[in-house]
Amino acid sequence: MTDLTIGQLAERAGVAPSALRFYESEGLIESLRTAGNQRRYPRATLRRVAFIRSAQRVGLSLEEIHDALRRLPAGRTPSKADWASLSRSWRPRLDEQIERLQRLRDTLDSCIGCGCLSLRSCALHNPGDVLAERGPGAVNLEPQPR
Amino acid sequence: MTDLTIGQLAERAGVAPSALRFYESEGLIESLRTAGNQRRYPRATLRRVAFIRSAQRVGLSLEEIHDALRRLPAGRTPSKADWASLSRSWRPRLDEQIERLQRLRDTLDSCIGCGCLSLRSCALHNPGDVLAERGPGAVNLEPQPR
DNA sequence: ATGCAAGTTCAAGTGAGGTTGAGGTCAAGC
DNA sequence: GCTTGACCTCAACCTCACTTGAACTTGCAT
Repeated sequence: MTDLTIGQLAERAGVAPSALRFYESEGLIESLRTAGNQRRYPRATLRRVAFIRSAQRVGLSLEEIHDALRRLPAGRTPSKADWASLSRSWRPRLDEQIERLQRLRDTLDSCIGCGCLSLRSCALHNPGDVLAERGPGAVNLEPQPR
Repeated sequence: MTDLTIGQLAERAGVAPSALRFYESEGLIESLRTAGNQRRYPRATLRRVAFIRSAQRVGLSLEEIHDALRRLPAGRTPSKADWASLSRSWRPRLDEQIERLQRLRDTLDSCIGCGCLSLRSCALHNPGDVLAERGPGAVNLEPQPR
C-alpha cells in the first residue's frame, strides 16, 4: 500500500498514464504487477520519472536518458553509490548543455553592443577573425553532430 | 556573388539542404530566387541558421525559435536594436533553461551524499519536508507545463 | 452482488522535425 | 552546345515520443 497505481504515479509525476506505459515499454521504468495484472510502482519510481522529465526538457533524448538510467539498479532501490555513478557519468553531458545555453545567451548579449551577428567581424564573438564572413569556412557557433 | 546557394549555406551551417527548405517552409528563414528559381541566401542567413540550431539543441522548439525570430527583420540585415530586442525577450527563457539544467545537475550531485532520490526525505533537496514521500502532493522537480 | 472508474493489451493515429525519391530544370566547365 | 552536378517541387516516408480507441478486466464502494 506504499506502492502507487499508474494513475497515482501519473498524477504525482505530472505525466499521462500512457506515457508511463510507454516508458516501461522502452525500459526506462519498471513495474510490479498485482494478482490481477495491474501495475504497481514503488515510490522510488516517482523520482525516476521526475528525473526523466527534467532531463527531457533540457534537450536530452529518451535514449540518452535510458543509457544513464541503466546505471541505476533495476530491482532494488538505488544506493548512494548508484546515484554517484549516474551523477559522475552525466556531469560532463549536463555541463556541456549548460555551456551551450550560456554561449547562446552571452553571444546574444555581447552582440547587442556591436551587432556582430549581422556584421562582418566581431572581436568578441570571433577573436581571431578566422571566420570573416567573406572567406570560406564555417560560421557555426559549434560543431553539429546531428 | 556574395550570396550563398542552398548547398553552400547547408555546408557552412552544418545542416542538410532539405532542412533549410523545411525551415523556409516554416517561415524561419527566407531566400531570394535567381531568374532560374534557385534559392540564394544573403550571408546574414548563416547567422540565423546557426542561431536556430543552437537554440534547438538546448531543448527549444522550432515554434519558440520562430516566435523569437519574428523580432528580427525579414528583409534587411538585422540592426543592433533588432538583436537587442531578441536578446531581451529571450533572456528569461534561456536563464530558465540554464536553471533547469543546473537544478538537475546539482540535485544529482547533492544526492550523492545522502541518497535522497531514493530516501524518504532530504534536507538539501526538500528543505521544508513539504514533499515527504508518504504524504499526498507532488514530488516534481518542477511543474510540468507540457 | 453490482456498478463503474480505473486498469489491461494491442493496433493505429498524431505532431514535430525532418529525409528520400521521382521527375524535371539550371548553370558552370569543357 | 552538351554534359554533369547542383538545384527545383511535391508527395511519400521516417524517427521520436507519445496519444487514442476498441475490446476487455479489476477492484473499491455501496
